[in-house]
Amino acid sequence: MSKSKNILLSADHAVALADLFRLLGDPTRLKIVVSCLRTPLAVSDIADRLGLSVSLVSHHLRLLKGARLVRADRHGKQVYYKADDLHVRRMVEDMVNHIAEH
Amino acid sequence: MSKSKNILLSADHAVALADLFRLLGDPTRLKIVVSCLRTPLAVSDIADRLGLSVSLVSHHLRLLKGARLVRADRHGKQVYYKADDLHVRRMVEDMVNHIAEH
DNA sequence: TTGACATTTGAACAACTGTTTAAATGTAAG
DNA sequence: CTTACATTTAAACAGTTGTTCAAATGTCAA
Repeated sequence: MSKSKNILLSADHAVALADLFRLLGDPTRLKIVVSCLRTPLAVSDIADRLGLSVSLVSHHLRLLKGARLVRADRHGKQVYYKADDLHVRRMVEDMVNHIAEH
Repeated sequence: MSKSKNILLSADHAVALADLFRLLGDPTRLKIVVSCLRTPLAVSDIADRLGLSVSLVSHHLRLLKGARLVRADRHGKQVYYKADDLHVRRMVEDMVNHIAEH
């Protein structure tokens, strides 16, 4: 399934994939995704950890949720966000580790 | 080396990684990278295949080269570009395959 | 209901980005 | 040196994007 001789990228796929990349292409948004990669975190927790305004974090989370990169779960007043599925988690982790290895 | 309990992303790493993602986050640029993923291609060949102007392709290639995502090799009048290293190739192929699997 | 806390939303603005057009540079052959 | 072809570069423009601030919505407890 990953041994095709020629990688072809239809126009739709190119746009869809680029959308994913573009969302992870902002440092703030990338940090937000990474921060809730393993553990679900409330919006204000993410904001505190990263030193960002709650509003800004919420704005970014909306975009990430729209692309199904993160998932929201409400518990009382707080909304917990976490990386949507195993695949997203592995993909981002792989890239982070790659950068870390220099 | 990839089993750390907590994924931490320093500010520098976040920016560096986001730079990579952002470059792949444009559909045109992504198609350019994919088109020379396996076989080195001349600028005008890429432009022809993708139906883009040579100038536009050259602009994007400059950015991609700056981030070491592609490498340039001159043969006479033509400059051949290809994905820089195995890692870039695998990373993009993985993502492309992921999208293809829906 | 009121009040306090958490999150979302909208408008506005500066900064950035992809694309086009035209001109310049590089390269090899006649 | 010219000529022709391939690529690069620069300036300029429209469209997009990240951020801030203020207001609105949602949620629960008293």
